[in-house]
Amino acid sequence: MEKNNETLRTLRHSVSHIMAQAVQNLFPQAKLAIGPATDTGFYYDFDLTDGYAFTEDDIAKIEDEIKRILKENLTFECYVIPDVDAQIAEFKAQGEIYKAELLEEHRNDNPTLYLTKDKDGKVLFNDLCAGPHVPSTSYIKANAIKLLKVAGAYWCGNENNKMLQRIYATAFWNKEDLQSYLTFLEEAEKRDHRKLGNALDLFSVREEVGGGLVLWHPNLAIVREEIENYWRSEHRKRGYVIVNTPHIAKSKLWEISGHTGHYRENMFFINDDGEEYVLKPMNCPFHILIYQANRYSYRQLPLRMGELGTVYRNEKSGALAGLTRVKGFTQDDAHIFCTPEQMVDEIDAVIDFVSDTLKIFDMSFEVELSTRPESFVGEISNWDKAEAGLKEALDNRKMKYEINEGDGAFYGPKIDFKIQDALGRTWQCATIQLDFNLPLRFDLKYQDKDGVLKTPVMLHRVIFGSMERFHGILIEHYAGAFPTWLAPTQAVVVPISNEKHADYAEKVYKKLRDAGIRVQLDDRSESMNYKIRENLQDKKTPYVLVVGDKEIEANSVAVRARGIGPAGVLTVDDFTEKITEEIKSRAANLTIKE
RNA sequence: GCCGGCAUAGCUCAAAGGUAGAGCAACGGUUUUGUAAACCGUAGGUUGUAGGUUCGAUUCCUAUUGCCGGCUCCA
Repeated sequence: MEKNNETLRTLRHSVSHIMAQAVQNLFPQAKLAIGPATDTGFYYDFDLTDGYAFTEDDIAKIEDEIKRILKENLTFECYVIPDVDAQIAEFKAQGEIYKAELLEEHRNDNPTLYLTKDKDGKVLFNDLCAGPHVPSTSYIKANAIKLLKVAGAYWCGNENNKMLQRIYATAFWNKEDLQSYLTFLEEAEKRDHRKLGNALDLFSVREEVGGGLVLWHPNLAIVREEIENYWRSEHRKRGYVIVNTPHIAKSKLWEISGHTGHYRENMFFINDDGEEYVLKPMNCPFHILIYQANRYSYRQLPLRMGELGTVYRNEKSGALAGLTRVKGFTQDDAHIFCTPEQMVDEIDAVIDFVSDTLKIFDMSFEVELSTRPESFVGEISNWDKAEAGLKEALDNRKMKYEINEGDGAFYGPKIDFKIQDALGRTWQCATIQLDFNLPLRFDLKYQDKDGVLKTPVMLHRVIFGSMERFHGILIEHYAGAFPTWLAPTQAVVVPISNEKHADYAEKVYKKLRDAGIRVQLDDRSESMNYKIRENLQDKKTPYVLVVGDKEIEANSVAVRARGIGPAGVLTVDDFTEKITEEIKSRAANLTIKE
């Protein structure tokens, strides 16, 4: 067997068997559930039956036991189950109820066991498993295995089932690969937006306010302002109208929209003297009401209506995390009302919008198309047309995408765009959803060519998804070192001597400030070296401008660029012009260098 | 919501059944610097909250809140 990336999953799967064997050696009561390989390692789920949970000590002991087992040089052998009923009975007799359940499910798939044997042919461990496996433990390097963490996980991923103990681990062909993976994890941790959010004074979440309710500090508010400016101008260019709507509405509205039925547990309710209000979990009903305020002819469609709308969703407490999963967030929401004929072009235009936008941030994304779920509303013929429309739009531009059968919303199919964060986790940000439900519920109409009143097609779409989540991803994407157009402070003027150069420094500072650059004057009584280091390294400011005698002489600044070093001596006008161009073009990298 | 872990100064972390210490930041002073951390000093904490055990709890126990890693859910 060749040791390459394709067979790495096989190795990991084999190590998961060894880990299960080690666990059962140390914890004979442990029942086996499943233990697959993943993209970055593997895990195994155990039921410890007595409610016991693995401790850190246990993990260390299991790791030692794995090493001990590996020294025995065992072989993996496939064994076709001759009599499924007998094997199920045996699993049950052993108390392996999960294996019995799995075998029952796979009874017609020619199920196999994999046996782990010692050199005398004695079976030390067996597991219901389709394989494949490495031939023997000689392929497994003890120093290339690492048990990473313990977590609870429901049997079959269903929250009504028993919670099992999952051990996450990873394995590589050699210890160097393991080491570089662990280094990657450490690096990723440094990029964590929650750490950087604190270190760079970007945002906070306070207990007194509540979990998932974000306080945007001035630094991140500047980033957001720039992003919102981009968002607004881009929407105007692309023919959207922008609206504003309230944060609360009477329950009645949410009954019409169907939210009180389908979305109730995520909603916040407010009572005022017998009148019940809801804190809006979505913006759609308001936009629909704005549509309803006018009669539309086919000539006036499509109507593209956008809003930076703040919504509140009562998430399960354990679901909250930093900026990426919150209770109150602002969606860059828009709803497009169009005729069925216009649908594909509108979808196409939104895909354009998403790609153009993510390109600016140098972000890569994956596309998923989700189709009709089991329970759905509307006509099947409409669903088919809509799915075909989404596919057509994606195929027309030769975009790669995966299809998630049956994963659409109950009201329509959708295209999701997923961005990766620093740890390689993917986050749904942009999404385009077709909706057959709300136009009917609100009885929306437009008058067509033939004079007949017809129901428009409605598209929900977001580009960033939520401002909170997008900023979380943005922080990690740039590791806190924002490009100049987004940087809270774009340049800092540092006089070499406050006594001799303060006046000139202030002159430079004012000139840049008046040119619209976010500049600061660092005239603290600190050494020049300290200021350079702090501003570039700690605060991650793009440019430090050092000024002394020579610069006064030449009316210039000595530029030092973040992560680059000395970036030449420019006249103040020259620097202003260059940085202004860099900001205006929303350059992804620093452009002023030597 | 579920399983597990954690909670000490503004931040990052130590220590410990006899009420806690460092670095950075802050403040005061000295220094006025030519390209990624000058020096000296001062101040700063009911150890998340509420109970319990104990002569004594910040440490042990219980509850609670928040956060972290997952599961479920999701923009």
